[in-house]
Amino acid sequence: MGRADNTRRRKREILDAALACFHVLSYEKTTLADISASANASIGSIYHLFAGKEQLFAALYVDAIGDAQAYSLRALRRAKDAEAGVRALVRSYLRWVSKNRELAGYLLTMRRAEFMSDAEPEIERMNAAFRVEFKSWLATSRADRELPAIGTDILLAILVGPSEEFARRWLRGKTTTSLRDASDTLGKAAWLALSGLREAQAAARSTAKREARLTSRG
Amino acid sequence: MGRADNTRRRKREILDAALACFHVLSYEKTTLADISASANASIGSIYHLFAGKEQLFAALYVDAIGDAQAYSLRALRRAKDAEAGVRALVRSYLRWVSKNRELAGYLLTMRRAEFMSDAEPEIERMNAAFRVEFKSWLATSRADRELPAIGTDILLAILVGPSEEFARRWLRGKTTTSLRDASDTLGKAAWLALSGLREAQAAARSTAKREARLTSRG
Amino acid sequence: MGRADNTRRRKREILDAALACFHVLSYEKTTLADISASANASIGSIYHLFAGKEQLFAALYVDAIGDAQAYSLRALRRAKDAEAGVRALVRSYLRWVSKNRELAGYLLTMRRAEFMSDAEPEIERMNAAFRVEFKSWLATSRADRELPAIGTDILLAILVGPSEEFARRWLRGKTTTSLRDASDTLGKAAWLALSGLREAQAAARSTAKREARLTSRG
Amino acid sequence: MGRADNTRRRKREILDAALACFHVLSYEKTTLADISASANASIGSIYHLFAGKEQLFAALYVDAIGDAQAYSLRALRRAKDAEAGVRALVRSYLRWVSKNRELAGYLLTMRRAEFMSDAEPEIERMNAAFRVEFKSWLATSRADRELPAIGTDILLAILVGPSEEFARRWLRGKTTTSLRDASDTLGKAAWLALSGLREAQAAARSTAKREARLTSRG
DNA sequence: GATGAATGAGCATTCATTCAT
DNA sequence: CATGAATGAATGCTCATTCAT
Repeated sequence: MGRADNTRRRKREILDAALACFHVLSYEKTTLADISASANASIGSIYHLFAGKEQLFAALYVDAIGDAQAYSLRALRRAKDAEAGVRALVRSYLRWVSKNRELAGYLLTMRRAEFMSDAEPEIERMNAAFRVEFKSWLATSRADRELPAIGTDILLAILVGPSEEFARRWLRGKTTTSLRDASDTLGKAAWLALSGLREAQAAARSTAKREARLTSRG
Repeated sequence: MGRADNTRRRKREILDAALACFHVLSYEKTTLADISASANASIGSIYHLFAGKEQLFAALYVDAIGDAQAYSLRALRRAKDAEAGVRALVRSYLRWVSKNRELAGYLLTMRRAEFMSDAEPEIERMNAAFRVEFKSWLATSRADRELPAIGTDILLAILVGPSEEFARRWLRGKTTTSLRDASDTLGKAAWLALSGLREAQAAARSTAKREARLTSRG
Repeated sequence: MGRADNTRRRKREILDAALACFHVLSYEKTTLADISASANASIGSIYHLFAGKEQLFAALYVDAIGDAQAYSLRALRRAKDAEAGVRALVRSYLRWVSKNRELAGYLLTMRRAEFMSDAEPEIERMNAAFRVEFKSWLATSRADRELPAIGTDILLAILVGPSEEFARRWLRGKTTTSLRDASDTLGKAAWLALSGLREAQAAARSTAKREARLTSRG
Repeated sequence: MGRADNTRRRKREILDAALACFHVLSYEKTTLADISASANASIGSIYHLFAGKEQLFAALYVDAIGDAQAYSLRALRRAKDAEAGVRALVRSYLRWVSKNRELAGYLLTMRRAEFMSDAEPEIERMNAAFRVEFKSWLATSRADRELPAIGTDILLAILVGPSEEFARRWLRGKTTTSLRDASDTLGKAAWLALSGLREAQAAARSTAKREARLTSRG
């Protein structure tokens, strides 16, 4: 009810229309007239709710990120250990992609386009919040003990890199493997990579200790 | 000689100028006037050498892909077994990125932008050629026996997904790990994932055989 | 009381806000939203009280003219002879300008802007009324006998032209002479011009008569 | 011949078209499409030669001022004494107005419209140059000795104020006196005002001297 | 009466592309 | 071949005005 809800609904409709237009036309070729027609909202109305074309698409981007993150976090929280968490992240990401094809395509194509600098702070905030939740899960599930000691940048690359790459191809219809199978394999692969790295670190550590002992003896 | 070389040099200058403009302005905000000024070439002469703005940027894309692929293949050919090959691919990709920052940024940002449809056949041809070389290496080095039986789509996702993801962040200055360390870790990780998948498949196969034997006996 | 006064007050507030906006933004760049914000009145309520943007600014113009005229007439009525009247007009105009800078600037800038055609009849009526008052003063004070026989257009040009020119510069801060000194000098100058013209006419007339006599004699 | 002349001619045509449009439509209601149509030049072409609508009209303003000043200076230089100079200025201004009605109307309406701030330096330079020429004439013709010691702001107000005021009315068809008669009368009036002021100053000075003598004696 | 969200015609401006020189 | 002035369609955006609440 009320003004605010109306506004929110209106914004949603416009964002949805913008996404649909993007899907067929790409960002540059989408005109405000296209969106206006597709959203059944006058151009003026769009400008009433968004500051301009760039800001409208930035809002869509922020929205998409938020949705994908929330989806992943829900899956992650149900996982009881590191392996389950890693697999849950991969699986939930690909499931979200399959449920939100257009949005996923948008996210993968527009990765921080130049003009999103206005929204950059907002995006950073969301990523920071995600990382906080992620680390909190690591701590409570004791998963951190099962993962290698590597930078978050590397960790994330191993976790999401393959899924994104696969999603990109899948969205373009350039895959032969089913999303389900890919989900299993990529989940397994990510876990193999991370657990393997951890074991290698452990082995290196014990070797170092033994050598240290030998050295101190000698 | 003469004429043709001149043309080639001119094209290079224009492509370089376009890349430089793209780096600061992004595709949409780069105008032909910008490129013209930056390349010290009149607008007319740009049209002499390229069919239009889109085609110019498509040519730049094709160029970039070719360069990156050639770089990777050179590294791959020196590898004697699967593990060396996997690591070489990861390492050479990241090395190419660090040597060609602007080009790498362009490639990662423009991944088949809508307007590249004209160049799509050319790109497909290059990818096909790359795959042929890759498979030829697999066969001659007998590496295929050490890799799991999975679709090329999955294989590539595991091989290049993490590197690309890391490269993207690195180019934006959002990484803490050095490119060298990342190169090692991501190479190791890719190998762990792939060799692990293969072992799992082997284990599954022998289990299946044993069960089959038991079943046939009983 | 009540309703009507409220309306009048509201109108005043809006006109004042419009003037303030004009002062900083100029007519074209002032939007109704600006006025609405500055007057603490909703856009709808502005449309309740004025027919539109042009009419609002026309009303402001009419208002300003009326105020300036009334101010001048009050000064004029106290003058006992032609010289006093001329000086009073000049002095009172410049005094009004200094007391109503923004309004004066508006009047001098918008001198019958194209869109004021709606208000033209009203303005003509006011000017006619002013002329009636002026002539009535001329008659009762016998000032007409001390002024030259020239068209009202010329008379007014000599009377107000210099003051307006000076006011324009003064409002732009491009004067060195003080308004007070300018007021004295310009008043004196106007009187010198008008009385001089009258004397010249008188001289010409008597010369003409003498010549006529000589001619008729001859 | 050549490029430059072509450009100059083109600019002239566009400025003329802009003036014609302004005359019928006023500044705000003139669109670039109007000018484009009226000048037989494409919109792009206009933007090639002028930075934008505001700059185009500012250029027209600068042009008009230059033309009017040159016209006045030519007349002034032929004058042999102060009175001739004063009359020449008034007469030449009104003659210029009658020969350049549209341009004169533009000048009188747009007096430093808000957006001309870009051209302000140029305008100041022209005015300064005019004043230099004016003073040089004053000195060589010894006219300065016949004029009162008053600020330039006042002097100019008396000189041009009435003519401008009359021109304004004349251009609107609101005058009864002919431009020729007005020219004579206003020239005479300006001279009467200025010479009268000078005499008054001389009288005041000699009175002051006499009093000073009497005081020093007493 | 008051409000301000919605409207959409209208406009300045941009820029890829062409073509006369 | 090279040039860059000319083109004009295309588009983001503004803002006076309306009208449902």
